[in-house]
Amino acid sequence: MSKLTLKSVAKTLGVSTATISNAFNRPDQLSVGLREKILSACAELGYFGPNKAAQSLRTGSSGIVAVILSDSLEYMVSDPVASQFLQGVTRELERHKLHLLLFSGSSANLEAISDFVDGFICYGAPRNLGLIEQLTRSPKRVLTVDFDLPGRPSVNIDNEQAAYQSALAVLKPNDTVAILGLRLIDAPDSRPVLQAPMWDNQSSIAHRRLDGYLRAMAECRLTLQPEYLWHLPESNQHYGQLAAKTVLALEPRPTVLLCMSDLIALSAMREALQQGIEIPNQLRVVGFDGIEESLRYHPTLSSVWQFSDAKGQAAVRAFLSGDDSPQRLPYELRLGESS
Amino acid sequence: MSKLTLKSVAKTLGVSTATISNAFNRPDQLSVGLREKILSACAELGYFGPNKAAQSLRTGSSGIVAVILSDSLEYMVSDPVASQFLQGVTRELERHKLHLLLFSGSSANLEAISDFVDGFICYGAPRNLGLIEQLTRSPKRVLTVDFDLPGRPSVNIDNEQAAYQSALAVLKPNDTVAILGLRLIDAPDSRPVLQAPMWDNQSSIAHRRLDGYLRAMAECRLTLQPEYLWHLPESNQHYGQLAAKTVLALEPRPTVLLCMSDLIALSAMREALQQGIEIPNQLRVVGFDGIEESLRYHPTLSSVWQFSDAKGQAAVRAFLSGDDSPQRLPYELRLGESS
DNA sequence: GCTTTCATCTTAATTGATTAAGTTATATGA
DNA sequence: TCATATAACTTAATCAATTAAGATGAAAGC
Repeated sequence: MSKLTLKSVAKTLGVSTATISNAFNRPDQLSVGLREKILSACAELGYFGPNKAAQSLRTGSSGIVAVILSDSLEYMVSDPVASQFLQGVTRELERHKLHLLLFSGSSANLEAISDFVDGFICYGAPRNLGLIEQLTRSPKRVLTVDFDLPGRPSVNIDNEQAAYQSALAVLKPNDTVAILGLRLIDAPDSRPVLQAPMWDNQSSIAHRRLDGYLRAMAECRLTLQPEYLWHLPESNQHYGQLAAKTVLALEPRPTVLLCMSDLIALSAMREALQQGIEIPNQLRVVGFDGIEESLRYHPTLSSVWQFSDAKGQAAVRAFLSGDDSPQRLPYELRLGESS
Repeated sequence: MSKLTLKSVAKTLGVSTATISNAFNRPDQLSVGLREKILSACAELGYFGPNKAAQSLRTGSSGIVAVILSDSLEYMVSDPVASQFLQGVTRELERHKLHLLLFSGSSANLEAISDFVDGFICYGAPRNLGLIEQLTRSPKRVLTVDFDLPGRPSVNIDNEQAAYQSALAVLKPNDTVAILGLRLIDAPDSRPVLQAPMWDNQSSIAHRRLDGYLRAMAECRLTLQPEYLWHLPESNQHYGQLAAKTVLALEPRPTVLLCMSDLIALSAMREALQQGIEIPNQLRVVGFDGIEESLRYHPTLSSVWQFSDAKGQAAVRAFLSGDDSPQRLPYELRLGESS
């Protein structure tokens, strides 16, 4: 038995290759009877449809969309915000009969798969500089989420404004403010930012949020002492607790914690409560993103809700639309018992 | 600027397409000078090498190997055994300049990517029946790890013998034995197996291990009461503790716990110690797989060590070798303080 | 009855590459 | 010096598909 191709199958069935191709792709181009005969004959032969690689070469599209995750796969699939986003992406791709290719931003072999996919949806600013360069010059469609790339369409919320509003809602005169930031500098550990050079200042959502916090603070005539501005490398329980411990030990103790993720905020609240600090009397906390756990926790967390699932959906739609204008998604400030 | 292809680049440089192709793929086929001139000219033009899709169509290989994970991506990347395996795979693939495509077994669209990859390494028996069928009839090379597929090469340890030895090492006359099994039946929760139909009896490593346990028990003239045989859907802290709680409450209380993973065994030990049960005096525990934490824990865990990293490496080698005979990897029974 | 339309199928150019076989030109050996 | 070997390129067939344009015959319109 020789290899099964459109050509060989067409020959054995005594029709042209075009007819076989149409039987699979364009049912309106041939009679119903012949189509059924061809399809069942193919199934019998063990020919399961046109070769996707050849199809992709000829038509220029493979039906595969790569989603590049800035962090490790592990972090991404375990973080509720990211996994919600992926769910939204998956659902919307399936609706368009497209396929998802998950790609970790840490491995930088974009070139290896670039020619096999229709484009890239890039979630979060990659730390890998080479990757950014590859994405910038890629001839494929590239859509960024939660960061910007020159000349590329993006999907995002107005992080500066959202952070500004969330801070404004929680700040009072004479507050001592601490900020638990996410990836403000390029350091693998949790630490105060101090004079360290900011990382990727232009496009990072973390810096947009910081801008918003600072604007709200300025408006309330509050200043931020360097040791009250913290960098966390990842959004999780571990780093949240670690940073909260140190920050809450500062003198004077913060009366407000502005946190760049809900996971961080929840861990910080847990730590504070364990130390006997009353929320919101002695300490007010506000998070970012909005996850279910924030509603179940006591006290409930004030946060900026992002609707990550919808964001995933919007990302796919913007990717497919061909529209290159940046898309600003709605968000919602939801106040809980923590402020 | 028209599209950059081998042809167009060849034309602008005034050489044949073959020469451009050779410049990128077979340096020995042209003079050093010309090659350098071509390569730098290409870089200048923005042509970064032959199109991979066309290359793949022509040569029949893309340099991409898909690794199919039986479980969810989340579980796989967080489980130490699986992530070690993946590390081994990644390292060995890189050594051969091949690329990894991670694929979750739950989404069953193998066909979408099948024509783009050189083959599949399938880690763990997929629960998805359709996927098994697709893998069986795939014209690509398929290698299975930790389970068997008719007519396909596989990489594995002798689970029956390993389980047998580990049980034998821990069993004493008149023991009351409980087994915390992994995916023995098709149920999403932790529960006694009882009369439920076994899942996928033929190829599952869980059943081979169970066979080994039972053989050792028979040899020690011990019998297993149905409610002492437990099924856990996943290998983690949560289900381990849950199952241990119920099993340790049985009357008579087990004196031996045979656990199908180290994660389960450690959780069970944690639960037992919390209840004030002495290990190994009142309860002996043996695990499976071998993870670092088992050595750090007190008491140290007896277990069958599998060397998952080496297994990943072996999987890639077997995949590339073309050899279709099943490969049995070495394992090591390491006794700790838990038995 | 003759042209037009339409449905149905085929022909052949094309997609972006690889590579065996063929063509030069230069170097080597006797 | 002339045949031969070798290095350096080119030619053209091929991979497995898609699809515009062309061909054929039957039905419809006048």
